[in-house]
Amino acid sequence: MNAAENVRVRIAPSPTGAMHLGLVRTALFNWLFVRGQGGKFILRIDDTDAQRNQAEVVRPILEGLRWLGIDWDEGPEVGGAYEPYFQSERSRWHAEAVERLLHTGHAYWDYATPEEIDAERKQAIESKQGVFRYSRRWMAEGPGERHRFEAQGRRAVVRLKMPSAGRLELDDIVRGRVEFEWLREQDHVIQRQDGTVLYHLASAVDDAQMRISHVIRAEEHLSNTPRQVFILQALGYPMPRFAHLPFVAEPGSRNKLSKRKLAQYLRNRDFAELVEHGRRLLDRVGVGPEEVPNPVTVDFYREAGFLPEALVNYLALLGWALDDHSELFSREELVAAFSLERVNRSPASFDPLKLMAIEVRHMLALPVEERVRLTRPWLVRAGLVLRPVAPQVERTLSAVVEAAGDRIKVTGDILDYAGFFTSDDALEYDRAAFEKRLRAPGATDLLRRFRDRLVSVEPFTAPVLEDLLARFVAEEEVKVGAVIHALRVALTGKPVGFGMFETMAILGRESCLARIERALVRAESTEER
RNA sequence: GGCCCCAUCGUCUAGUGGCCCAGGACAUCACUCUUUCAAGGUGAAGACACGGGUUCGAUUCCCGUUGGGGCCGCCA
Repeated sequence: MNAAENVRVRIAPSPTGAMHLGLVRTALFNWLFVRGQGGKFILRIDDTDAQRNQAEVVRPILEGLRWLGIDWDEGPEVGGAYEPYFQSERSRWHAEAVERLLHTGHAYWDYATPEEIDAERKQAIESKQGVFRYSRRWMAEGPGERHRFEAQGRRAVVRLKMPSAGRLELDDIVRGRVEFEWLREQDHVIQRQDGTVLYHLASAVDDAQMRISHVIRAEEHLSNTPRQVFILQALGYPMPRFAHLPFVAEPGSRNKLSKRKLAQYLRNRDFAELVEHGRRLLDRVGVGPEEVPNPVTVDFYREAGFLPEALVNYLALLGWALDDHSELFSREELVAAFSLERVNRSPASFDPLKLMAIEVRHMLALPVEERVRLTRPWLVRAGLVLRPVAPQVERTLSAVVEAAGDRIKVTGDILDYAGFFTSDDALEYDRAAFEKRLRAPGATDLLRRFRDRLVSVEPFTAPVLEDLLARFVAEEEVKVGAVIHALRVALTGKPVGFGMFETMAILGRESCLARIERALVRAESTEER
């Protein structure tokens, strides 16, 4: 076995619903690091016994990771040499660790009640020192004492017996040297009265037993590291390397991004726009506002039609940079370029605009067939296209995707061109645009005369049509704008869109004539006014 | 309150003592192109939080201040 195979990293999410973007970023950095090293990426679920129905509860996380292309070598559904990968199933090892800690004097039974502890804590915090250190007043040193306390009806928790002198010096890969005074660390509880263990104990033990070599996690855990180091040392386990990542912060601030503060983020214009964009698209395929996933979770981006490689690329740039100019990376390029040493120390806020910019670049880098494959389901879901998709419709879709270019940012944006897939007599018009362009003085007469030329022009292709219009406006002595705007509204129902001649060619002569005719009739009728 | 972390344009960042009166990207603005909306092209505006040191010389090193964040649970 070579050194690379000893590189083992993990993410250990607790299954609490959808997958938060911060978790995604942590997972990504772990994955990028280990794929570059040739080591193993482990997915462990830090669930608790209270959570039932394992498979159901981890589904959002598994789906999120899979969608992003972040694969795991060991963990749920794939197994591995260090099973089980659900923390709740590892309690016998946790109990065994607590036993050893007790036996070696690194932990003790404590019979204080929660109220007594609270009182001490409160007093300590109000005092000048400001540091809470449990008095160990109800610490039971031997069996005799335990019996005595238990006779009083007290029940014990197990606490860590933290050192009272010296310091811990940690060489964090991203933060450099960090020092802690042991004196400031508390006698944390590692086992509850009911015998179940707490997260820090379980996590440290699981990491050690799973041979985790690098603990790469969010900065919030930096302050928790001393107690885990203590547990590891006391148990005689080798020390992993630590790398504490900066937070993914809220749009426009340095606060940690949180699932619960969505309402507040919606006050950020850019973020609100991003969310609105997704909601609008989902609404058109029958997904109500209540069913739209939280945009602080990965589900939103998947549902709204973002490209996973774009999200990955963007998130990689949040807290990491290769140099002063590289921004666009494929997954493979990221793996090759990534290093923990180049991870930033300061929090990076989530910028919806930049995400969108990266998204567009990735979208444009895709071949047309691929974009067709990704956009097609939206048309089907919206009921605009029937399965199996007819060859004629397929050709239209391909042409629309091609012509729309960077206007299709997320896959759902194909719905902006729904007009190409509706029947000629079902086209909906933008009311304001219709008024402005088709009810302008002389607009219908001009459009009708141009329509007449369309009947016989051959072939019905963009260059020929462009030439036709050029000659037409010259003869009529009007500007191009006088007819083209009315034409656009008549053909697409909208004031904006891609090239007019491509639009006409894609629709074909028959549709163009029918749509113009329909628009003319409507424009000249009075009832619509 | 204690401890820990952080601090370059609005945002993401490059920068490890002189190449920087600070470079790139997104966003913004102007001009240009143009049948609309984008895109493209050209250009503009925009930052080293502050105060002390160290040094011939600090964005870069040290100290302090300020500001921001995190942790201090019988949560994970």
